[in-house]
Amino acid sequence: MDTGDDELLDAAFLALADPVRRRIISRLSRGPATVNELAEPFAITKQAVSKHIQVLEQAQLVTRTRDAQRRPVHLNPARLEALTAWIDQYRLVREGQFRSLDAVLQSRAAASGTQAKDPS
Amino acid sequence: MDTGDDELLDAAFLALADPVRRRIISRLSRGPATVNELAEPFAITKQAVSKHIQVLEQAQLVTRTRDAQRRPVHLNPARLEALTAWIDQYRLVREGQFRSLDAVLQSRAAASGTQAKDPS
DNA sequence: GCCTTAAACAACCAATAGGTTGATAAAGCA
DNA sequence: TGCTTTATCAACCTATTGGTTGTTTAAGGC
Repeated sequence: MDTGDDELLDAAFLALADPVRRRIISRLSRGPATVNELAEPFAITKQAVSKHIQVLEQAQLVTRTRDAQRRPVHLNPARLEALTAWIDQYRLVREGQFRSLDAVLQSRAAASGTQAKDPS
Repeated sequence: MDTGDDELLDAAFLALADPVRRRIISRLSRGPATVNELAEPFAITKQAVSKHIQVLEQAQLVTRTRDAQRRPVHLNPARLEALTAWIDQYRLVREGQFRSLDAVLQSRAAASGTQAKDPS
């Protein structure tokens, strides 16, 4: 019953476990940006920022498009939702003191359009 | 304006970036358990599981209590909420296509009782 | 064509994460 | 007291992260 998106959860949570990457997410929530723009506020090299973006991209939290020699990075909100969906399973179970897990998952799926899957 | 809970977010997201630790969270959502009980379904040593629990404890996602020679581990749902709060900031901003960030944070704070803080 | 800019690729390095085995501590039970 | 159970501590090994510098590719501007 376990799905193969374990690695995607791994990658997504790992991607957010770094303040630089979280600030990149924060910046991208206000619109797309290039690597140079994203690197500017940090005291690390652009190569390092580029690697951070690769990590975010691998987790599918961001996507890169091509615009001439620019390569703007865009946020992918759908993946962020997948994370809250995972967390909320357990959070809601505790809050509701054992009202059915199925009910919780189904209400979440209905609200967000996300597939209700088996937790890992 | 930046708060010092950056490390707590680091620790919490890192803690969830591992399938073993996510399964431990899943198990604990059904009630407290000892290290031995938690280790049973895994093909790794108890020492390794103990280390995983240390990681979760450092992130304040779980707490340990003392009960004779047992040391039951309990879930701490409040910390899970802090993670969804962080993610939802940016998720909601995108969905609302730039309705005020302040409004979003305040509505979240009102709904969950969480303090509306400056994102890192 | 040549130069500049944007960004990726490659090799390398130090620090840490996840795992192991072995020893130790603390609490109950005989 | 001595034995068993529960769980941690300590040392060690290997793979991976996060960072660096240096080189290369790709697209425009002149």
